Amino acid sequence: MTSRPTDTELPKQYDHSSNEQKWVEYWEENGYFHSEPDEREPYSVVIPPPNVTGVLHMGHMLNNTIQDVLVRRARMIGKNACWIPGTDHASIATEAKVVQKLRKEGIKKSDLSRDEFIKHAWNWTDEHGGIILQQLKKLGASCDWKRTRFTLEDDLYDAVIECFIDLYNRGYIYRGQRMVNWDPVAQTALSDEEVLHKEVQSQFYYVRYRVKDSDQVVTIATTRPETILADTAVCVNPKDERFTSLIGKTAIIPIVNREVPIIADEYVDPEFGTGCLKITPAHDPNDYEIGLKHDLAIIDMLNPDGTVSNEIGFYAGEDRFKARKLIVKDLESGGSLVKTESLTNKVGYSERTDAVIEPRLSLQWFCRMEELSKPALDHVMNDDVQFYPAKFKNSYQHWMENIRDWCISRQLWWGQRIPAWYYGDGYDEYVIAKTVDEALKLAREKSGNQKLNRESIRQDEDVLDTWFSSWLWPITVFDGFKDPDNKDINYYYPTQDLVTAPEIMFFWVARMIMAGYAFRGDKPFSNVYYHGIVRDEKRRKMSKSLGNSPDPLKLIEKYGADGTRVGMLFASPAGNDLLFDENLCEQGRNFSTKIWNAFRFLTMNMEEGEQYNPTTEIDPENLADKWMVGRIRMTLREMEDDFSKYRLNEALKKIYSLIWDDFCDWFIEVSKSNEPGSNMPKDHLERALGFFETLMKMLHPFMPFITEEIWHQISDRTKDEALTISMWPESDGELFEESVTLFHTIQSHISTIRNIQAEMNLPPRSPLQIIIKPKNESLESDLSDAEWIYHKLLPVASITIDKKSSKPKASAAAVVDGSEIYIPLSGLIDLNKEREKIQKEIDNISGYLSGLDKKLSNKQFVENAPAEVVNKERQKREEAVSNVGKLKEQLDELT
RNA sequence: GGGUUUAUAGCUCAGUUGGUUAGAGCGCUACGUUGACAUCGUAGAGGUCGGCAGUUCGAAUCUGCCUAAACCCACCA
Repeated sequence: MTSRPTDTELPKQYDHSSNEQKWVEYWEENGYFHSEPDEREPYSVVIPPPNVTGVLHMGHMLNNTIQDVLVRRARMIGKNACWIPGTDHASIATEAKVVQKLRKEGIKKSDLSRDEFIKHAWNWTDEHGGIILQQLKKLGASCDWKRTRFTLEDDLYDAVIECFIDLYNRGYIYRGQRMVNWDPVAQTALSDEEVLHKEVQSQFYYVRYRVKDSDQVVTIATTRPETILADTAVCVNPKDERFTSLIGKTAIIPIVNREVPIIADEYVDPEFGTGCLKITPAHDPNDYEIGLKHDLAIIDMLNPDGTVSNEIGFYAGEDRFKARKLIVKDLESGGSLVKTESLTNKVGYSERTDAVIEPRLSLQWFCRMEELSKPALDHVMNDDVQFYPAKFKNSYQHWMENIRDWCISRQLWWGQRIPAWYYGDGYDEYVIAKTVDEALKLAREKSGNQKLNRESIRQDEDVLDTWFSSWLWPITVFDGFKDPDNKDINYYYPTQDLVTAPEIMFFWVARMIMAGYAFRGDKPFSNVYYHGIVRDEKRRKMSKSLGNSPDPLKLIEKYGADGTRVGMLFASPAGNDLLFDENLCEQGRNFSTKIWNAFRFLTMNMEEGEQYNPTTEIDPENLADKWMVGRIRMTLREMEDDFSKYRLNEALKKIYSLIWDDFCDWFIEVSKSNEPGSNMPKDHLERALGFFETLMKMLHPFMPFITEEIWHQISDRTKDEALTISMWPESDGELFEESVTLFHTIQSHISTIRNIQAEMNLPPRSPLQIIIKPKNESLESDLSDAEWIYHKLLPVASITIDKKSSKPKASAAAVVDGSEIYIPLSGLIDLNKEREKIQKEIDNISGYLSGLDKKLSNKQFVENAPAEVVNKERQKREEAVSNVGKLKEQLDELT
């Protein structure tokens, strides 16, 4: 029940900024988003945890808007919705930021102890951490904030260590010397997924090596001439006749004058470069393999920071790129450089630091993936875990079938430290243990040396890859390691939907699925919805470095969170990238204004001091009511279908159009009072409010703030009520199809008459004589009953609805769906214009008709097409013939 | 080099199992503020559905080839 508000209560403009803040607080204070296990069906979602020190960007906006729509809708259809928020410690990204900050303060990381550094990192995290979660609240994200987790908090730290130990015991984790992707800036190994290959213009250097004890030379081609310093062989293809004589001889490396063997291997492509390949086992993965095969020496020429090591004897301490320049100069002056060419090739860059990756041989921890990947592949292929869009199954399959072992150690401090403890002199003797005491015990057992003490064992210096903690996220947020049989995990796991970008399918999604089956024996989620990447109008990815990304908070400030959410979703077809355009947010904001004004109009029709009860009980005699109810139920059914397919933008467009086009443009218009200045009849107004309430529910998942605001304004709500926890409207019930069709007919009559007004340049407000000649008697009676609608929407002087009508002289006329409409214009009519108009319509229909005739006179069609289709075409033809006949008559009368 | 996807109005996209003279939103044009909304209303213009061939009575829709673009994977020095 509600009454007319005062002007101060309902300002002319919708004020999104104060309203949105108000509802954020209201929802949180009342704990509407907090979930505890109960008898309802669970609907759980884990957030893709943003970097703890990150700030909101457009990708987050899209990702979290989508999740919020799904979660709010699930909550409203009666599920126990639980959306778990949290942040990721993002080891390499955060550590890089902390190092940078310390450097500005004049502190080098190397000057600090591990503990000191970690203390700085925690300070940084405490200072910047969680900002992004506050920003998500502004967006309206309905997370269960009490359940906020952080990947480096104690419980999650322990879970990661337990997981490592478990996998080690199962034989999946091993330590090995491998060629890894080395990031010389962060000075750590990276997994293959963290390396981005970019196409660049490089120089291809042709360098001549002398062959020992002969006049011969071999010429090799390389893009990285500095690695010549670490060459330990020259290799040719055994079938390449040009070089057969050289095989087995010795080549002399320029600059260093090292003697290396000339070997043969199938790997070498005789067509590429010179057909001779220099072999640098320590700095190229292929060369490393060849080195192993041919038992070549391995010379490591680089320091961890990418400078040339002292042991080489040349360019010591110079950065690899500086060394490249120097060596080229020296080769040239020494006469060894034959030529240079430019070449387009792909170079690996660090995803985080953008440094050029150096392949580097080092001792790292690996996780064997073959067995882990098997169930994860099968359960996606058989749709236990469903991908939307399904096309991503293909690349998932390809990756899983060619999966390589995962390098999980990182030479960083910020992260979960590897629980390996060394007790010998080197790194060969170790035990895996959760605590130092346990490690000591195990080390004593294993070595037989009871004299070992805490000081004589030392823990591995490295931490684990960030993804080695985030792959457990759907389990650890419910404490599934701490207590594998707790109430939460049993209730919420597996979660329902995961919403993420395809970019991290391999980093994260695939690994979570593996972890789910490995540690819970069950999938982590049932559906994965991949959304696109946010791009600008030039299709460039939005990024900080390009500076082409708007600040999401400014957008929210300008257009409201509601408007911004709508803008994001409008731009977002399922599974495709979205071209973000600020105009779409403006459109969203305009929609807020439209809604607000529609509501304001309804309240303006309230009588002072009168009480109103919004209702959806319709008047069975009122065509507009039945039409509106039918449209609402139909739209609800269509939206249900869209939601089931994650076509959120389609669902949004439908409710947008239902509110704007159907409710505002037609329903409110026909509900207006006939008497200018007088209010809508009370019963009409109460139904309009009732429908409005239903529409606000349908819109709520997309625009949570304005809908909540209006829902509270429409009725006086008790303190513990909120739209956000109200029930989604029922789509069951009669669709009133006949009424909807009839209303559509009337709509097209009205549009046609408005068209005549416009074409004939009639003053918009001058009253019209309207004569309608319905195509049959039943329509005649139906239209007569609905005559009032014409009066509401057109300036009517008189209206005649009669099947026996005939066209008055000098009138404009049209045929709509077999019925005829005449507007007498006594002298006002421009005969030529009217003739032209009718002739145009006749031509139009004639073209249509000739197509139908052609089809129907085609024996093949009549014989082969289903009878249903043929009949439909015949019917269409009859209608068209009749319409052309009517139009021709109208035309004749004009002459 | 391998794989996947896309091509429909000026722009962004719909078009469900082949049977519409091809739809929406934005933009554009014209007209319009007597009781919400110019952040608005009404009307309108605009496409031989990338190209070529084929299957079919019938193709935007199915098949093949071609062209263009995007993305993913891979160690071409």
